[in-house]
Amino acid sequence: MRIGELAKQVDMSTDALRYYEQQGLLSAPLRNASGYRQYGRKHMAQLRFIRRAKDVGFSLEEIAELLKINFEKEQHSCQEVKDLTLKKRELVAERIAELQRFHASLSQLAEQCCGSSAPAQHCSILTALEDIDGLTQ
Amino acid sequence: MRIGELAKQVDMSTDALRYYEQQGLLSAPLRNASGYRQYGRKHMAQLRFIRRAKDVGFSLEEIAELLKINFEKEQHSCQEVKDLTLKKRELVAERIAELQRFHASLSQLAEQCCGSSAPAQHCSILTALEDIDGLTQ
DNA sequence: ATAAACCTTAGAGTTAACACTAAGGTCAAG
DNA sequence: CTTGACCTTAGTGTTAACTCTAAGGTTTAT
Repeated sequence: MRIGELAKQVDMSTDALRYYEQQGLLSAPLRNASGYRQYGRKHMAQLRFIRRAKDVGFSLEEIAELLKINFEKEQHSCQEVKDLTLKKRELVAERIAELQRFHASLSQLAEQCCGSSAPAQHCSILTALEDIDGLTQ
Repeated sequence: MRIGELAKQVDMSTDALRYYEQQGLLSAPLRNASGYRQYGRKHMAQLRFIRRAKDVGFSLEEIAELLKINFEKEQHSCQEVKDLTLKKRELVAERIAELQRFHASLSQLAEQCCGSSAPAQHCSILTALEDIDGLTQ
Protein backbone atom coordinates (compact mmCIF):
# COMPACT_ATOMS: atom_id res chain seq x y z
CA MET A 1 0.00 0.00 0.00
CA ARG A 2 1.38 3.41 -0.95
CA ILE A 3 0.99 6.56 1.10
CA GLY A 4 -2.00 7.94 -0.77
CA GLU A 5 -3.94 4.73 -0.35
CA LEU A 6 -3.19 4.46 3.37
CA ALA A 7 -4.03 8.14 3.89
CA LYS A 8 -7.40 7.53 2.27
CA GLN A 9 -8.06 4.45 4.40
CA VAL A 10 -7.49 6.29 7.66
CA ASP A 11 -8.80 9.63 6.45
CA MET A 12 -5.65 11.61 7.07
CA SER A 13 -3.49 13.63 4.68
CA THR A 14 -0.31 12.25 3.17
CA ASP A 15 1.44 15.25 4.69
CA ALA A 16 0.23 14.18 8.11
CA LEU A 17 1.56 10.64 7.65
CA ARG A 18 5.01 11.89 6.64
CA TYR A 19 4.92 14.29 9.55
CA TYR A 20 4.05 11.49 12.00
CA GLU A 21 6.90 9.43 10.64
CA GLN A 22 9.29 12.32 11.06
CA GLN A 23 8.07 12.84 14.62
CA GLY A 24 8.55 9.19 15.46
CA LEU A 25 4.86 8.36 15.78
CA LEU A 26 4.65 6.18 12.71
CA SER A 27 7.25 3.49 11.93
CA ALA A 28 9.38 4.21 8.87
CA PRO A 29 8.09 1.79 6.22
CA LEU A 30 10.12 -0.12 3.65
CA ARG A 31 10.65 1.55 0.30
CA ASN A 32 10.17 0.05 -3.15
CA ALA A 33 12.73 0.28 -5.94
CA SER A 34 11.83 3.86 -6.77
CA GLY A 35 11.78 5.06 -3.18
CA TYR A 36 8.02 4.97 -2.57
CA ARG A 37 6.88 4.14 0.96
CA GLN A 38 5.28 0.69 1.31
CA TYR A 39 2.84 0.37 4.16
CA GLY A 40 1.22 -2.66 5.79
CA ARG A 41 -1.32 -3.53 8.49
CA LYS A 42 1.06 -2.52 11.24
CA HIS A 43 1.09 1.05 10.06
CA MET A 44 -2.65 1.23 9.80
CA ALA A 45 -2.93 -0.02 13.38
CA GLN A 46 -0.49 2.66 14.51
CA LEU A 47 -2.49 5.35 12.78
CA ARG A 48 -5.73 4.13 14.32
CA PHE A 49 -4.04 4.28 17.71
CA ILE A 50 -2.98 7.85 17.00
CA ARG A 51 -6.46 8.77 15.85
CA ARG A 52 -8.10 7.41 18.99
CA ALA A 53 -5.55 9.00 21.29
CA LYS A 54 -6.13 12.32 19.56
CA ASP A 55 -9.88 11.93 19.93
CA VAL A 56 -9.35 11.62 23.65
CA GLY A 57 -7.34 14.82 23.80
CA PHE A 58 -3.74 13.62 23.88
CA SER A 59 -1.16 15.75 22.08
CA LEU A 60 1.18 14.19 19.54
CA GLU A 61 3.98 14.34 22.05
CA GLU A 62 1.92 12.44 24.60
CA ILE A 63 0.83 9.98 21.93
CA ALA A 64 4.47 9.30 21.09
CA GLU A 65 5.01 8.38 24.72
CA LEU A 66 1.97 6.12 24.76
CA LEU A 67 3.07 4.41 21.57
CA LYS A 68 6.49 3.80 23.02
CA ILE A 69 4.98 2.24 26.11
CA ASN A 70 2.66 0.16 23.97
CA PHE A 71 5.59 -1.07 21.93
CA GLU A 72 7.60 -2.19 24.94
CA LYS A 73 4.83 -3.17 27.32
CA GLU A 74 7.03 -5.37 29.49
CA GLN A 75 9.21 -2.43 30.47
CA HIS A 76 6.28 -0.34 31.64
CA SER A 77 3.47 -0.62 34.17
CA CYS A 78 -0.24 -0.02 34.07
CA GLN A 79 0.34 2.59 36.71
CA GLU A 80 2.52 4.57 34.36
CA VAL A 81 -0.17 4.62 31.70
CA LYS A 82 -2.87 5.47 34.19
CA ASP A 83 -0.74 8.31 35.56
CA LEU A 84 -0.35 9.78 32.10
CA THR A 85 -4.09 9.58 31.65
CA LEU A 86 -4.87 11.19 34.98
CA LYS A 87 -2.27 13.90 34.48
CA LYS A 88 -3.83 14.72 31.14
CA ARG A 89 -7.28 14.76 32.66
CA GLU A 90 -6.01 17.19 35.28
CA LEU A 91 -4.69 19.58 32.63
CA VAL A 92 -7.96 19.36 30.75
CA ALA A 93 -9.86 20.09 33.95
CA GLU A 94 -7.77 23.18 34.61
CA ARG A 95 -8.36 24.48 31.13
CA ILE A 96 -12.08 23.87 31.50
CA ALA A 97 -12.10 25.81 34.74
CA GLU A 98 -10.36 28.75 33.10
CA LEU A 99 -12.77 28.76 30.20
CA GLN A 100 -15.71 28.57 32.58
CA ARG A 101 -14.47 31.69 34.30
CA PHE A 102 -14.32 33.38 30.91
CA HIS A 103 -17.81 32.17 30.15
CA ALA A 104 -19.19 33.49 33.43
CA SER A 105 -17.55 36.89 32.95
CA LEU A 106 -18.81 37.17 29.40
CA SER A 107 -22.31 36.23 30.51
CA GLN A 108 -22.23 38.89 33.16
CA LEU A 109 -21.08 41.50 30.69
CA ALA A 110 -23.73 40.54 28.15
CA GLU A 111 -26.46 40.48 30.76
CA GLN A 112 -25.75 44.02 31.88
CA CYS A 113 -25.73 45.35 28.34
CA CYS A 114 -28.90 46.76 26.86
CA GLY A 115 -27.83 45.68 23.37
CA SER A 116 -29.68 48.55 21.75
CA SER A 117 -28.85 49.80 18.29
CA ALA A 118 -28.31 53.31 19.66
CA PRO A 119 -24.75 54.69 19.86
CA ALA A 120 -22.56 52.97 22.42
CA GLN A 121 -21.83 56.12 24.41
CA HIS A 122 -22.67 54.52 27.72
CA CYS A 123 -22.28 50.86 26.83
CA SER A 124 -21.97 48.95 30.08
CA ILE A 125 -19.54 46.46 28.56
CA LEU A 126 -17.08 49.14 27.48
CA THR A 127 -17.49 50.83 30.83
CA ALA A 128 -16.76 47.59 32.63
CA LEU A 129 -13.58 47.11 30.66
CA GLU A 130 -12.53 50.68 31.38
CA ASP A 131 -13.37 50.79 35.04
CA ILE A 132 -11.40 49.22 37.79
CA ASP A 133 -14.50 47.74 39.35
CA GLY A 134 -16.18 46.84 36.14
CA LEU A 135 -16.59 43.20 36.94
CA THR A 136 -17.82 41.67 40.14
CA GLN A 137 -15.16 39.53 41.69
CA MET B 1 6.99 57.95 32.20
CA ARG B 2 9.33 55.68 30.23
CA ILE B 3 8.48 52.21 29.05
CA GLY B 4 10.12 50.35 31.91
CA GLU B 5 8.23 52.37 34.49
CA LEU B 6 4.88 51.89 32.77
CA ALA B 7 5.54 48.19 32.32
CA LYS B 8 6.18 47.88 36.03
CA GLN B 9 3.01 49.81 36.88
CA VAL B 10 0.78 47.52 34.86
CA ASP B 11 2.83 44.38 35.44
CA MET B 12 3.54 43.65 31.80
CA SER B 13 6.86 43.30 29.98
CA THR B 14 8.35 46.15 27.96
CA ASP B 15 8.38 43.76 25.04
CA ALA B 16 4.64 43.30 25.41
CA LEU B 17 4.04 47.05 25.39
CA ARG B 18 6.06 47.52 22.20
CA TYR B 19 4.21 44.58 20.71
CA TYR B 20 0.81 46.07 21.57
CA GLU B 21 1.86 49.34 20.00
CA GLN B 22 2.96 47.55 16.86
CA GLN B 23 -0.35 45.67 16.75
CA GLY B 24 -2.33 48.88 17.12
CA LEU B 25 -3.62 48.15 20.63
CA LEU B 26 -1.62 50.84 22.36
CA SER B 27 -1.35 54.40 21.03
CA ALA B 28 2.11 55.35 19.82
CA PRO B 29 3.46 57.75 22.48
CA LEU B 30 5.54 60.86 21.97
CA ARG B 31 9.30 60.46 22.00
CA ASN B 32 11.84 62.52 23.90
CA ALA B 33 14.96 64.02 22.34
CA SER B 34 16.79 60.71 22.35
CA GLY B 35 13.91 58.68 20.98
CA TYR B 36 12.63 57.20 24.22
CA ARG B 37 8.87 56.60 24.45
CA GLN B 38 7.04 58.96 26.83
CA TYR B 39 3.84 57.59 28.29
CA GLY B 40 0.99 59.22 30.15
CA ARG B 41 -2.28 58.34 31.89
CA LYS B 42 -4.00 57.60 28.62
CA HIS B 43 -1.65 54.76 27.90
CA MET B 44 -2.07 53.28 31.31
CA ALA B 45 -5.82 53.33 30.86
CA GLN B 46 -5.46 51.57 27.51
CA LEU B 47 -3.32 48.89 29.06
CA ARG B 48 -5.78 48.34 31.89
CA PHE B 49 -8.51 47.94 29.30
CA ILE B 50 -6.39 45.36 27.52
CA ARG B 51 -5.68 43.55 30.76
CA ARG B 52 -9.35 43.30 31.69
CA ALA B 53 -10.41 42.22 28.23
CA LYS B 54 -7.75 39.52 28.31
CA ASP B 55 -8.95 38.37 31.72
CA VAL B 56 -12.37 37.86 30.22
CA GLY B 57 -10.98 35.73 27.42
CA PHE B 58 -10.80 38.11 24.46
CA SER B 59 -7.91 37.66 22.04
CA LEU B 60 -5.69 40.61 21.13
CA GLU B 61 -7.41 40.83 17.78
CA GLU B 62 -10.80 41.06 19.46
CA ILE B 63 -9.45 43.56 21.94
CA ALA B 64 -8.22 45.74 19.10
CA GLU B 65 -11.78 45.79 17.77
CA LEU B 66 -13.20 46.65 21.18
CA LEU B 67 -10.66 49.44 21.62
CA LYS B 68 -11.56 50.85 18.26
CA ILE B 69 -15.25 50.85 19.14
CA ASN B 70 -14.46 52.40 22.50
CA PHE B 71 -12.49 55.13 20.82
CA GLU B 72 -15.27 56.05 18.40
CA LYS B 73 -18.32 55.26 20.48
CA GLU B 74 -20.67 57.42 18.46
CA GLN B 75 -20.10 55.36 15.34
CA HIS B 76 -21.01 52.09 17.04
CA SER B 77 -23.93 50.59 18.89
CA CYS B 78 -24.34 48.72 22.12
CA GLN B 79 -25.69 45.90 20.06
CA GLU B 80 -22.41 45.60 18.23
CA VAL B 81 -20.49 45.28 21.46
CA LYS B 82 -22.97 42.83 22.89
CA ASP B 83 -22.80 40.72 19.75
CA LEU B 84 -19.03 40.50 20.03
CA THR B 85 -19.40 39.42 23.62
CA LEU B 86 -22.02 36.80 22.86
CA LYS B 87 -20.08 35.48 19.88
CA LYS B 88 -17.03 35.11 22.06
CA ARG B 89 -19.07 33.36 24.73
CA GLU B 90 -20.33 30.95 22.11
CA LEU B 91 -16.80 30.04 21.04
CA VAL B 92 -15.77 29.55 24.63
CA ALA B 93 -18.78 27.31 25.20
CA GLU B 94 -17.88 25.16 22.22
CA ARG B 95 -14.34 24.75 23.42
CA ILE B 96 -15.60 23.83 26.89
CA ALA B 97 -17.84 21.18 25.39
CA GLU B 98 -14.95 19.66 23.48
CA LEU B 99 -12.75 19.59 26.55
CA GLN B 100 -15.55 18.04 28.57
CA ARG B 101 -15.74 15.22 26.06
CA PHE B 102 -11.99 14.74 26.47
CA HIS B 103 -12.41 14.76 30.21
CA ALA B 104 -15.16 12.15 30.13
CA SER B 105 -13.17 9.86 27.85
CA LEU B 106 -10.07 10.16 29.98
CA SER B 107 -12.10 9.43 33.10
CA GLN B 108 -13.53 6.33 31.50
CA LEU B 109 -10.09 5.15 30.48
CA ALA B 110 -8.63 5.76 33.92
CA GLU B 111 -11.53 4.10 35.65
CA GLN B 112 -11.13 0.89 33.70
CA CYS B 113 -7.39 0.71 34.37
CA CYS B 114 -6.15 -1.25 37.36
CA GLY B 115 -3.16 1.06 37.72
CA SER B 116 -0.97 -1.69 39.12
CA SER B 117 2.80 -1.51 39.06
CA ALA B 118 2.97 -4.82 37.21
CA PRO B 119 3.96 -4.82 33.51
CA ALA B 120 1.41 -3.22 31.21
CA GLN B 121 0.88 -6.33 29.09
CA HIS B 122 -2.88 -6.17 29.30
CA CYS B 123 -3.35 -2.51 30.20
CA SER B 124 -6.95 -1.64 29.46
CA ILE B 125 -6.03 1.88 28.37
CA LEU B 126 -3.59 0.70 25.73
CA THR B 127 -6.09 -1.92 24.64
CA ALA B 128 -8.79 0.69 24.32
CA LEU B 129 -6.55 2.84 22.12
CA GLU B 130 -5.69 -0.18 19.98
CA ASP B 131 -9.13 -1.64 19.60
CA ILE B 132 -11.88 -0.33 17.43
CA ASP B 133 -14.42 -0.58 20.22
CA GLY B 134 -12.11 0.55 22.95
CA LEU B 135 -14.28 3.41 24.07
CA THR B 136 -17.98 3.45 24.67
CA GLN B 137 -19.65 5.78 22.25
C1' DA C 1 34.70 59.04 33.93
C1' DT C 2 32.85 54.85 34.06
C1' DA C 3 29.73 51.23 35.24
C1' DA C 4 25.00 49.86 35.73
C1' DA C 5 20.66 50.24 34.23
C1' DC C 6 17.91 51.83 30.89
C1' DC C 7 16.42 52.66 26.09
C1' DT C 8 16.32 51.85 20.64
C1' DT C 9 15.55 48.83 16.26
C1' DA C 10 15.21 44.79 13.47
C1' DG C 11 14.78 40.32 13.22
C1' DA C 12 14.78 35.49 14.78
C1' DG C 13 12.82 31.96 17.98
C1' DT C 14 8.97 29.71 20.52
C1' DT C 15 4.69 25.94 20.31
C1' DA C 16 1.49 22.61 17.66
C1' DA C 17 0.27 20.26 13.93
C1' DC C 18 0.30 20.25 10.03
C1' DA C 19 -0.50 22.67 4.82
C1' DC C 20 1.64 24.32 0.93
C1' DT C 21 5.20 24.94 -2.65
C1' DA C 22 8.79 23.86 -5.83
C1' DA C 23 11.23 20.91 -8.59
C1' DG C 24 11.52 16.73 -9.92
C1' DG C 25 10.98 11.26 -10.59
C1' DT C 26 7.41 7.22 -11.54
C1' DC C 27 3.60 4.70 -13.18
C1' DA C 28 -0.77 3.36 -15.62
C1' DA C 29 -3.89 4.16 -19.32
C1' DG C 30 -5.06 5.15 -23.91
C1' DC D 1 4.39 8.33 -26.11
C1' DT D 2 2.35 11.41 -23.58
C1' DT D 3 -0.88 12.90 -20.12
C1' DG D 4 -2.37 12.79 -15.54
C1' DA D 5 -2.13 10.99 -11.13
C1' DC D 6 0.96 9.67 -7.96
C1' DC D 7 5.32 9.82 -5.39
C1' DT D 8 9.95 12.09 -3.49
C1' DT D 9 12.62 15.78 -0.65
C1' DA D 10 13.51 20.12 1.34
C1' DG D 11 11.96 24.06 2.83
C1' DT D 12 8.59 27.76 3.87
C1' DG D 13 4.07 29.39 5.79
C1' DT D 14 0.33 29.35 9.23
C1' DT D 15 -1.62 31.30 14.19
C1' DA D 16 -0.96 33.73 18.86
C1' DA D 17 1.33 36.37 21.75
C1' DC D 18 4.89 37.31 22.87
C1' DT D 19 10.36 36.44 24.19
C1' DC D 20 15.00 36.75 23.08
C1' DT D 21 19.15 38.41 20.72
C1' DA D 22 22.32 41.56 18.76
C1' DA D 23 24.32 45.78 18.38
C1' DG D 24 24.17 49.94 19.79
C1' DG D 25 22.82 54.77 22.14
C1' DT D 26 21.37 57.23 26.88
C1' DT D 27 20.97 58.28 31.63
C1' DT D 28 22.09 58.10 36.37
C1' DA D 29 24.88 57.41 40.18
C1' DT D 30 29.25 57.31 42.22
